[in-house]
Amino acid sequence: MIQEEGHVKIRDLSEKFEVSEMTIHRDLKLLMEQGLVKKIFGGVQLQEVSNKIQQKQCTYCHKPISNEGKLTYQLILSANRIERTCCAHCGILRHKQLGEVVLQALCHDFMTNTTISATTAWFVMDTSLQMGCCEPQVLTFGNKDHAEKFVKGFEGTVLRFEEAAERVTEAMQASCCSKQK
Amino acid sequence: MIQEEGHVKIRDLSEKFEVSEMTIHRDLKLLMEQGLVKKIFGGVQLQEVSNKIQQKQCTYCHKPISNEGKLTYQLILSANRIERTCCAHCGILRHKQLGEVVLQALCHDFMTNTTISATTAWFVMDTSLQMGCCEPQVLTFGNKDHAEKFVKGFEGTVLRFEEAAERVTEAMQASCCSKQK
DNA sequence: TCAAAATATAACATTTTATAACAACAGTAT
DNA sequence: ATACTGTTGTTATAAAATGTTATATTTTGA
Repeated sequence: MIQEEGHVKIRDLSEKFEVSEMTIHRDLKLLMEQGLVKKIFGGVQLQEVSNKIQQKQCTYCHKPISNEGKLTYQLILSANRIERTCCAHCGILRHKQLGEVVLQALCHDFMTNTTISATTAWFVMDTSLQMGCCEPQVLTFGNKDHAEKFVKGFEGTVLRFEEAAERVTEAMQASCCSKQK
Repeated sequence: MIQEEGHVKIRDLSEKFEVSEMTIHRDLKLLMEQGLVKKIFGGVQLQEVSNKIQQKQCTYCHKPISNEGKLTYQLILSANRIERTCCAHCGILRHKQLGEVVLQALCHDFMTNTTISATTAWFVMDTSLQMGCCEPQVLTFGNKDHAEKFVKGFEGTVLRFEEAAERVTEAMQASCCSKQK
């Protein structure tokens, strides 16, 4: 409903789902904390378009994003929203978190800095070259050949989007005391 | 209303939105503080805007935009907003994303650097000349003849705006694992 | 220049919406 | 069965928005 209208009243949601307004408030709070919607007095609306306020922080880890930002990852969402993360590590996690709201994802070829689509990119993990952004590190490449040549020199594994996503998620959920969630 | 007329009376706004004039005054005060409108005795008018804030980053992929910016694409939006992308690739995607908000779109002829309208420009894709900005690359030409001569030497396909938009969107939404959404 | 009319502002009252604290309830593990 | 957990609804209270009235300011026209 919010997606379609751009703005909905708490009362409408309450009637629609046949629950109290209190419940709606509570549920919206979660969406708000995820940064998906914005509560205004009397309703909810989609989070502001970020075209003026240049995002200077990673949406996921909140680290400042450097200006050249070769490592950054951009998420193009519905309703003209754009999010930006410091690197593919945070980008992939946020991407998975948002799910279908993500219309497109952009990243940059590590060698040429060409902007490419993340879903078709090649991801390199476990390499010896440490960029020092996030752990586990994920580098992005526009073509397989480059990624493989890179790995030849700097070691690591070449992965597709889904594989990389799985690896990162797994690594982040691992617990210190080996008992998985 | 203010946008369209350039000048509106408080009373009209009050009747239009079915609230008291006091509320209109209060709400306009906020717009005024944001510098969007100017209150005059008996009404509001649009505030003149200075587009001094030159964007130095691509609105879409956030890559820094070089100063000569031969490849850049400009979107002229309502309410005197201007957005700038690094190249036609991002420009077209952002253009489609914003939809009707875009009043005009500018780009440059690849050979002469002449500023031209994007909607009437000729777009060249799949050429052998790699500028290294974004993938899939899109070059812009002011006239069909030039585009075709370019293609004769450097290969590629000459497209109109809509065709190019479709091609780029498709490429960006493609998934790595061949199962389309 | 001045008074009358029109419009704006300030202060307060009223209404609407949000939040916090608590109680009721269902499901789950012990 | 019992204690625990998490969700929901209810109530009271707080916060925000809106409307009303009285007063100030600006404009208009003689």
